Amino acid sequence: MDIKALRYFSVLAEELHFGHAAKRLHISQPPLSRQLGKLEHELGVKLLFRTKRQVSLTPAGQVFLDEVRGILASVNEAANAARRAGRGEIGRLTVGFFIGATYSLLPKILHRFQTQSPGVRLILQEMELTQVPQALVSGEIDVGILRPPVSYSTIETEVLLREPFVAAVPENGKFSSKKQLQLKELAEEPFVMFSPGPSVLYSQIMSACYKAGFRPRIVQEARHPETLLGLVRSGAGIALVASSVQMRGSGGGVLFKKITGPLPMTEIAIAWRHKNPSPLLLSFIKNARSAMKLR
Amino acid sequence: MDIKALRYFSVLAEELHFGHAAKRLHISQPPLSRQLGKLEHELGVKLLFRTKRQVSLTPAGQVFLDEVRGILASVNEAANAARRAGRGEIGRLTVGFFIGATYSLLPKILHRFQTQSPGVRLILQEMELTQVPQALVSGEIDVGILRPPVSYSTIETEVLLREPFVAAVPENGKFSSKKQLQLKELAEEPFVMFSPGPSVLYSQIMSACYKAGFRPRIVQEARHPETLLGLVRSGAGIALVASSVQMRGSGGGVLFKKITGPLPMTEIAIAWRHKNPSPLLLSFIKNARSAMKLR
DNA sequence: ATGATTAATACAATAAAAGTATTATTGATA
DNA sequence: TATCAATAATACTTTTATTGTATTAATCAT
Repeated sequence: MDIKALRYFSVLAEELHFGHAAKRLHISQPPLSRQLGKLEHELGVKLLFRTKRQVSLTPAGQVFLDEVRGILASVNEAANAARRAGRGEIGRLTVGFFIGATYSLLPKILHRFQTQSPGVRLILQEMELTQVPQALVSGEIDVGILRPPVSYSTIETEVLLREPFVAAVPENGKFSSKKQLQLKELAEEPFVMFSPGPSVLYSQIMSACYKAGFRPRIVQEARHPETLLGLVRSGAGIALVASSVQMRGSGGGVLFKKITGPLPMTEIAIAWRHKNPSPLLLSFIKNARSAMKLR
Repeated sequence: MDIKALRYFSVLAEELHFGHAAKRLHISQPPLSRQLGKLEHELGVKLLFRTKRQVSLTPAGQVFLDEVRGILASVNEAANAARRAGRGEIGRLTVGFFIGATYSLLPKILHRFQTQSPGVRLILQEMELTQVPQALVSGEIDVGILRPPVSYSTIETEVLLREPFVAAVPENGKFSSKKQLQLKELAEEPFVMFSPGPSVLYSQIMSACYKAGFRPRIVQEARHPETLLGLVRSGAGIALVASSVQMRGSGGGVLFKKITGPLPMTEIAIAWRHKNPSPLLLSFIKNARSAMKLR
């Protein structure tokens, strides 16, 4: 059975006249007769009563017509859906991200993307920073938000955000009145610090301190910035955190102080499998790029 | 776009291998490549990534595949629905009938038909006996239940039921103790009678009485048997009604007496437009015929 | 590097569809 | 009642589309 034949039948059922229907279909009348005959033969059912003088739908034809209209509509829809998917306008994309991305970057990107591509279903998965590249390689996620570097050659990354560290100090501590600090002022302070394993921040902060001429005294470690802030609030020590953490405010008890002088920036990047990027993925990357270019 | 191409794509999406898919489709590999290429060209979207080494669905292909599976299923369903409609197994049939058919004949026919053809939607319309043939001719109903004769040449009828008249007498009247009556015993009785217009029963009863040697004294007329029975109950007179009216019992107050001797039977027939009977109609007629043959 | 695998391409053969001309049937009209 | 006009079906030819066979080109594994 051929969609063309279904179209012929559909038009014929509207016109109930072979000549007129043929004209509408831009073919001559005999092929129409033959195609309908073939269709009926294939179905084993007469779809149209036809005398030489008038044509009308049989009950079977009426039933078939209802179905055929649905099918023809579906065919158009299927084609359109495929085209839209081809342009990345619909589909589903799984995004894996580490906790640090939730402070400022992710909300901006997601909001913009959902506004621009409402047909796309985004699936969000928070995970440890180190797991993001693995999840990408395994195909568990389609796009990752992480801190570089990434050691897989099949993964491409692009930095979206470059942010300085700030010092998080207790509200009533000795630094509370200062507007800004020099890094070496913190040399004698007890540090609460990201765990060395999952986050690159550990090594970035350590090397920054070395350059400032001291080796920080680490009194406690934590994996999540929220936990670090909690420790600072409780007076366990001071912490260096990425600037965007300020966004969350963390509910008071902690002050953030800008650090003067040379201090490495930390980066957040978007990452994806280099091979065969889908249009949707490309559209997401582009969106992320321009969302972050805004400031 | 061709259903054949959709089938090709669907199989190809399952196999993800042109050679294997072609084998399953009983064609060679090149036509498959070309058909897919054509389909993609038509859609303007790549449906499959294909290197020389591996084939996989693009996001657009995934979306299209979901749609195509639905379409292929619909096509099969449409074909089956048309075939079933062709055999009269599904569809809709409008039945017009006069009140007298509701006592015994219609319930039997309908019950049997609904059991046998559960896919058919029956639409029932009660109407005056005289309107049934008109409704048939106008196409308002597809099949009628009526009392012959019918004067339209385009209408065919077939008698389903032949039933005698019985006398309906008041419960406490002078005939209440009798088992049966002779028609001429009723010669002096007041009659309540069907109206001459809509029902053939009037003339049938009148001519029966003439043959029995009297002209009935009609004290009241009514169009519906229920009304006649009400009049009998109230003592207005006696009535002759079709035997099947007994089925309704009519809630007491009335006794039915068999009438001995020659008495015309009255008939109920099924009627339909002679031209182009649908399979459903034929199936309904056949059903009615055998439902009434049972007794 | 070499060979096996596999999708695409070239070209010929086959099949299907469409077009033109004609026929047969049926209402309408004179 | 005969004739005409309308119209779906059929016959036959031409055109178009599809398939098959043979071959090519690219890629992965050894």
